[in-house]
Amino acid sequence: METRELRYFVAVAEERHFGRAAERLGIAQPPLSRAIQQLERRVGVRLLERTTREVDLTEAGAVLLAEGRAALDAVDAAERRARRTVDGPGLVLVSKAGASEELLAKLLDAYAAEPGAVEVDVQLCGPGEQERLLRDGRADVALLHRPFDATAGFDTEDLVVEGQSLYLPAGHPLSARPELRMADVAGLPLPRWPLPDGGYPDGAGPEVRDTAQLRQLVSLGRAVAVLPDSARHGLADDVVAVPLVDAAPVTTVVAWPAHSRSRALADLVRVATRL
Amino acid sequence: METRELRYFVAVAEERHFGRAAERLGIAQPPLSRAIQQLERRVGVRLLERTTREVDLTEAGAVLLAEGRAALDAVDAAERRARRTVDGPGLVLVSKAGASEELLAKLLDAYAAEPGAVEVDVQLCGPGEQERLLRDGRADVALLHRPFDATAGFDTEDLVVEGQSLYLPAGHPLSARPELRMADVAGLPLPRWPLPDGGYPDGAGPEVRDTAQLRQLVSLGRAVAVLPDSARHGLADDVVAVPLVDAAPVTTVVAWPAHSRSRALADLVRVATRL
DNA sequence: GGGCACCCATATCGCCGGGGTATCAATGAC
DNA sequence: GTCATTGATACCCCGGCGATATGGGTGCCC
Repeated sequence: METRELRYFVAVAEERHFGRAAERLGIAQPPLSRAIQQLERRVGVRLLERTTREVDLTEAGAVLLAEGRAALDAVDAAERRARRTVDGPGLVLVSKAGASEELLAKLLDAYAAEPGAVEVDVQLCGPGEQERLLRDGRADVALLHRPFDATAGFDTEDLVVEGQSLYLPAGHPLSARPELRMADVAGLPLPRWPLPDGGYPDGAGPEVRDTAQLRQLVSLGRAVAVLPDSARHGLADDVVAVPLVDAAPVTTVVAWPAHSRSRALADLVRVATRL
Repeated sequence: METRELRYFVAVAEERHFGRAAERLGIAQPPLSRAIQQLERRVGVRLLERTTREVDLTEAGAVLLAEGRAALDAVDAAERRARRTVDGPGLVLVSKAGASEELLAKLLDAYAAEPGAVEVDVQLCGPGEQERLLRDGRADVALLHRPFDATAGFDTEDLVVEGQSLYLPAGHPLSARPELRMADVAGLPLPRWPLPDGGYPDGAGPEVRDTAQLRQLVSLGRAVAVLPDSARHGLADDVVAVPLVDAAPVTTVVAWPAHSRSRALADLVRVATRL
């Protein structure tokens, strides 16, 4: 199976429409129809159920969509990482914007002092995006937060375990309490983070894309946030953090693709675990 | 990058010889040379250092070899798993030949009794091969033994933790002892298992490919073996198991590709954890 | 219910690119 | 110096990919 065929199939499977998929791929619709037919003939399985009005995935098609996305990511990762060995930074580290700031700074300082340290590029992104970057080779290593981020398929080392706090605007009624429980949070306007497809879940709170934006919304009194205790570092005094004594603990982990064998990555992970 | 290009590159990188690689690929040498040049031009990186006498990998080439193998496995897995949804068994489970026999039997029985259970194909293979089968889609789920088998990149659930015993021929001097320590094993003829490349490590013991063969070698007095306690089930009386009280505990885990979302697999794993 | 819009499939053509053979060029062995 | 080895180059051919034009089936609307 060629990656071209796989890309074509994934496009049709996602769009559920040959015309739109062809447009997205920058080709005409007839060759796309033919390519999918050839793919079905070669694999020996019907992948799409077409009527004249709609396109649906068969069971085999659903499997090929899921596995094919992972395979295309792996191919992209191979190309990106090979290219980066010559003209890019030695390592690309990705973390959520605004999260683990203090830990990240300590890690970068400690690694830079290591003999043989390579240049480390830091990417900040929205929640849930780190996984994608790690899979398709745009990043080599990530800081993730269990249990919020998916660590499936990566090697990980635990770095820090901490509790969570509720972050409120300074004048909020709850901000004077020495501690809170999850029950106190019920009904408050919790922010809604983007789903993997770019949409947002339903709910009352504001839509938010990164932690800097969230901080502003909290200080404006438009939202409250449940975040790890360490997020209080560098907080302006118009936002107050109150410990949530019964919130699930958050583990900050360093994660990397399981098959990685680079010396630089191994050094960085070793430094991280010794912080 | 097309899988064809990647396959060509991996062949040359592994053979370190354009002629042999071309032969292995079933094409002539000139188009292979040209394909590699095109790949280097497209990726924008020199992948191979050629002299007229030998071919060597550049740093970028080494990265592309490692990542490319993983990517090709992922593509193969996509095709195999899609094809299997229609004409193959619902699940393929792989375990080491002769290992976890009792647990495996219990698991298969319990899962078969589950409502909505699909057909489960059982593959037995040599140590270390399960990982490959899981990666390239020939298997969906595996029984592995930590810390011996690599679980990197898979989701796992622990099933059983057990100690290890030394397995000896019935007449062996140590066979009468009620328990042993690792120090007692030093100098005994431990079997040598195949390496991933098919060769064997150096050493005194006999070369062995599976547990049935090992059992025979032990009963013939040609080898002794350190195996999990549960291997004593179904043992003939010409082999004796003596507990090794200071051996590292072995955890039998069920492992599957992290991105798997199939209902059948989820059921099987759930049944396994409840055994 | 007839016309219409929508959407995937088929037919046909042109061209790019991958594969083959013949050959060259560089280098190390003797 | 000669020869064997090995990757690169030159050149040709054909299959396959993409484009355009068109067909055919189906739901919708007046």
